[in-house]
Amino acid sequence: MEIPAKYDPSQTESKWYEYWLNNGFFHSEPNEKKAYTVVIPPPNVTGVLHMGHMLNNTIQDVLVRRARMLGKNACWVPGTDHASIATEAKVVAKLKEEGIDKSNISRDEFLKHAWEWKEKHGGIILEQLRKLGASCDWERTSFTMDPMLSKAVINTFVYFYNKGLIYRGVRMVNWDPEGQTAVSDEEVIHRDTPSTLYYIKYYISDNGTPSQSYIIIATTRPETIMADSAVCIHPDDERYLNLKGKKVLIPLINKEIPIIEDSYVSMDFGTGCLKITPAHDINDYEIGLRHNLPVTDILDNYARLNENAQILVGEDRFSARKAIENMLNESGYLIKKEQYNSQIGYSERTNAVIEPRLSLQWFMKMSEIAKPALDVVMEDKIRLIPDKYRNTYRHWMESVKDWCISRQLWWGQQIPAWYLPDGRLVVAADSGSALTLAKEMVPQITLDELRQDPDVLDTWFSSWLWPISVFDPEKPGFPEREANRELSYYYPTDDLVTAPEILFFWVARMIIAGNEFCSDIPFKNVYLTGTVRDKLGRKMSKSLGNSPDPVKLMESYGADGVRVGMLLCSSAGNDILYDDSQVEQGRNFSNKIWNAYRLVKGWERDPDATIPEHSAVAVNWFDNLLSQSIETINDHFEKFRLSDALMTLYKLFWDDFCAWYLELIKPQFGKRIDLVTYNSTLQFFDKLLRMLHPFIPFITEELWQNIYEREDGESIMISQMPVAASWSEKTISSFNLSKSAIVNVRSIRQSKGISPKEELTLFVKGDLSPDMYCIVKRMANISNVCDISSKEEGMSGASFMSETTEFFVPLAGLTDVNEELKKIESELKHLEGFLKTVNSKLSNEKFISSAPPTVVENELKKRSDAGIKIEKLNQLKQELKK
RNA sequence: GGGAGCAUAGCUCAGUUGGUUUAGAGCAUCUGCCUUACAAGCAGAGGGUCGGGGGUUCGAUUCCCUCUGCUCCCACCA
Repeated sequence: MEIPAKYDPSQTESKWYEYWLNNGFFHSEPNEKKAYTVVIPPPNVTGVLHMGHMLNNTIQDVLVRRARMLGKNACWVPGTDHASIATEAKVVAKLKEEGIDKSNISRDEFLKHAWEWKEKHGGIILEQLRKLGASCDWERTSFTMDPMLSKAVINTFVYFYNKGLIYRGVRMVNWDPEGQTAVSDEEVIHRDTPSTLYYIKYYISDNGTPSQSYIIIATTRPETIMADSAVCIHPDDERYLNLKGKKVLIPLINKEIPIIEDSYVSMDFGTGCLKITPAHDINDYEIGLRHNLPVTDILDNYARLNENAQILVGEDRFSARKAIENMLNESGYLIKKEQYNSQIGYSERTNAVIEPRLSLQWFMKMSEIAKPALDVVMEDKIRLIPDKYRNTYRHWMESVKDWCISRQLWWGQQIPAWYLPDGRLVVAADSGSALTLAKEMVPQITLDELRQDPDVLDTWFSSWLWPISVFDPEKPGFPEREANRELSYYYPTDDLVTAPEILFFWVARMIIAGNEFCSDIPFKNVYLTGTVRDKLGRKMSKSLGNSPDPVKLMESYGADGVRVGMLLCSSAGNDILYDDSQVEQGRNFSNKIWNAYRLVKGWERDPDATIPEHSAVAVNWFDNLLSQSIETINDHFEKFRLSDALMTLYKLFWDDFCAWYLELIKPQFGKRIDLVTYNSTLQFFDKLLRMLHPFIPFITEELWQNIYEREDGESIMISQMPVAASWSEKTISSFNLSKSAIVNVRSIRQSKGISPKEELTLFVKGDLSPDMYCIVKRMANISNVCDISSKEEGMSGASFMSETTEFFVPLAGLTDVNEELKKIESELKHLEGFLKTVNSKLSNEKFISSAPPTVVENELKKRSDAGIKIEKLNQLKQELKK
């Protein structure tokens, strides 16, 4: 069989993905096996794959594939999120391009467009995940606005409303003028933004006309002065004592407003004199409440000045700010301007500057319901990985505020509240039940007279049900109802892999929902991935153009290569600084595996040959090492140290298997291999492939299918993960000593310019087990390993020590005695320093008495070892000096 | 403004309740090799007073304090 020297992933990846799909390996049904469940953090339905998804889903796939191979019934549920704001914004933009204005079409028409858009663009991301190798159960693909899932959302709303946890009220909310909707506190991102502090004169009112005297206020928002309800000073501010009880006039519109006192004002900021604009600032709103101030809202939905402003009506808030500045300046009200950096809130979705705005919204009471969700994390029933997020989680859960759940959008689940003509409302799962409820209030009312609340629910109000509703959409809203078969089998899910940014948005709320409806946690472990950044540590973003296209990346390096590249440098919770060299390393690893396979499969077998001694030793060593490594890897997985698990495998395969094992058993040129060695090697290879499979699914399948004859329908992905047998520490350490001897001999060759082809003799004194001689001979091209006692006096050559074993390589005429002495001297110096620190410990009585016995023992061993070495080195030195 | 975290080799990071041969890995670097699996490779080597300072301890990369420098989260002093 001709196998090309370079592995070409494009030849194998799609082939095997098809094969897996066709055989239904990804699909899970409840059965007698233990379930292992993961629900995907549903990406935005209109999203495209970015590097963050790659990392996140690679991790999930590794966990899922491994669980499957460990004999569990693994189920990874994929799906997408309707992402109301983001999707609606995209649809609005698309309609605009077609010349359609959202405000000119009906809700139904708009939704039709939105669904069309979803059908066309939704799920691209899921297609891309297939390229990555994601072993999702595609038959279970869900969407947060699937009819059943939407029903679950509605039922949940009704349930919490009836429980008294959902209420409607006028509150100050974060208004996104671009998205035309309220957003939750969590969706507001505060950024340090350079702005200007304007100092403006407010004249003291003399019965409605300006007097000579004035005060100066400082504001960053001069365009809102028309909405001022008061000017506020600190009650203790001595500068303004004479102003108490007076009134001032708003510049330009000459509206009279009172001067009030409130200790909220800081005397040392600005002028100590604050304008109060209850409609457009949350603090001002609260002060307004305390002082019973009227609220004047001068902005419309688009954050343009409205009639209440009296001037500049229709102007956008930012252009109005400019205009007002000019007007104030021209009429002498503007005293000065100052550059000032302030924290401005931006909408996470649209990046518009958030406008604090008073409006009527739906809210969910959180504090009570959050308590149990805090407890399960504090009690470690749910593990956060890494656990540094426990603190953050607690902090948030303890200071949780009510959740604004209504959005002034059309794309999403419409709030199931119906208004009677008299303004009263009923909440019910559908219009029929709503009518029934309404009739209890107004018996002769008809459905036509009821008007449903036009708002939709926050997207997170649907995704918090995700781990429940993908299995049993009937359950949310009905905690008393028994879970269906699927839910009781798959729930609680096992691991959730997600980003720390949505710990509260999503994770915390899923815990709340899980507790409420299933009286159980929704998952056991939450693995929080870091952010993928570029080499310079910058977040990857479209505007910076620093994000590679994941699909192209997979095309050039193979999905396997990309997966390895991403995982090698990503410990949980740590950001990963992405660089092409990482996926290159991943690709190289695939190639290494490929070539190891070429080597092994190219050997001709000799059925009559017996196993050579060195092969027998190698097989035994590698067998032990394999078991040891399995244990190490299991341990890494237990701690969710995926990159360590992968690195262990990487070294096991590359260094131990290829560089040592295969080099050892490789038949000499023109020779054939014996069957025992050959078969052992294939078995090792098979095991290694299985261990590697969760990380690099494609190439491992390709080779696994070839290594032995396989039936159709067999696959590495449903094979068993190798388990550790008992292994001997001694076998491994004894081999390590011979390795060390070999490396030393090679190093001597390199430094002395001796060809690897030239045979050398090696003298040994110490612990090198005789059965390792054949290893050393073969790997270091040694003709004879002799006991050092047979060494001739005064023989010239190079010596070295490994652990406490002394080695000597005779090199006639090739050694410089002084150089050798120098080497020994420096080694001695090092050892003596070492011995000194060990001795200082051992001579310290407090150490002996207070350190644990094992530590003391170890120090004693260190001392004796160092002593042996020093003695041997001194002997060598003496000999050389002769 | 409040809180949390990080600082170890050129880079990315391990270092598991303070002791494991006076700090490890991968990558990168350097040297020698086209050795019949692989130059996307092989063999070998160098490289760190564990951010600075102080303290606790028999012993500190590990615990405490402080300084410096980053990062993140929370928080609308206009």
